[in-house]
Amino acid sequence: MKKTHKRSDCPVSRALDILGDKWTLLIIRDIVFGGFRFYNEFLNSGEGIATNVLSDRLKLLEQNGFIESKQYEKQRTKKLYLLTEKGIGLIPIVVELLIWGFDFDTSLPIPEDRKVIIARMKYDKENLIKEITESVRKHDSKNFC
Amino acid sequence: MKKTHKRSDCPVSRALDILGDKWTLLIIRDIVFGGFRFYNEFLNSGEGIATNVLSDRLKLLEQNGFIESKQYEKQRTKKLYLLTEKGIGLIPIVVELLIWGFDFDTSLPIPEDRKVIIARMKYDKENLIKEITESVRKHDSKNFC
DNA sequence: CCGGATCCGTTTCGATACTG
DNA sequence: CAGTATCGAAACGGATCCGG
Repeated sequence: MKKTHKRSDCPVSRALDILGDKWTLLIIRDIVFGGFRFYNEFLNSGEGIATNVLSDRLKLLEQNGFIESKQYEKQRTKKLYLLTEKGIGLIPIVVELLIWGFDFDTSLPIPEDRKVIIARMKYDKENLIKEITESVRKHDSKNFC
Repeated sequence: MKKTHKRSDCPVSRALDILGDKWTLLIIRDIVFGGFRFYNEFLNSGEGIATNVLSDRLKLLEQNGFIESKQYEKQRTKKLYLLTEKGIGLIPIVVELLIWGFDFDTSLPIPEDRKVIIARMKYDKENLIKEITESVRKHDSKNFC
């Protein structure tokens, strides 16, 4: 499913072995900032991920302890995907990616309704991360993005 | 050289189109925290990157404005690879990756000589990032890692 | 319907050997 | 020293199928 490649002992290397692809961090972002919890939500996030790739990544994230999956009580055919504490630890990385993107990818205008949250990312980062983290822990995402 | 895949307009998506692989952010890390500037240094960083992959990634990083290459005056057969301002903007992301790695990859002991810098990453992050950034701008890397 | 699994043609990656 | 060339392996993406 994933390539096995000899790696240095640096934690960053090993982290990138799992996170270092085009999809994995987008899934994390969608959980954190989109409040996504279902397979279908990720699939229709607008990124155009294929079903098999999504399936792969969710499995890989679960195997590596970033997310956990549960039956959805209200609809037994559905599964909930939730961040673990390990996965919640990725929130600062995602926030930095977002900040970087809005700072350096100036080819697109920033939607009005995002400007507030982007400003907070930059000028009140620590508190924002705490808020988001608490929100994700309680599974009552406020759809920050 | 790189796959072209339809992407959403989100800056994070587009950033991950370039940064989202196992090698690119390691190269950035090596520039920032290792003070690396030459092809050979990246090649022998201990990560085991292949020559063509390194070549590809350096080219890609340059094409996308993250690094620039210059002739090395003291040895004309050598090339210097330096971060641009856009690349310097990635430093917070790399720092967060490092922090995450040391927090959540507990399978390896943290070397004594890194504990100080890791502590600073967590408790004096903003100032540390400023110091590193200035250091990288002046090309007198202090080998923070 | 929902969450995948499987197959398959195409693209990309990467290890090694080789070159200017 | 700094890369190319080659070529098999892996990953991708789309379509389709399947079990609940």
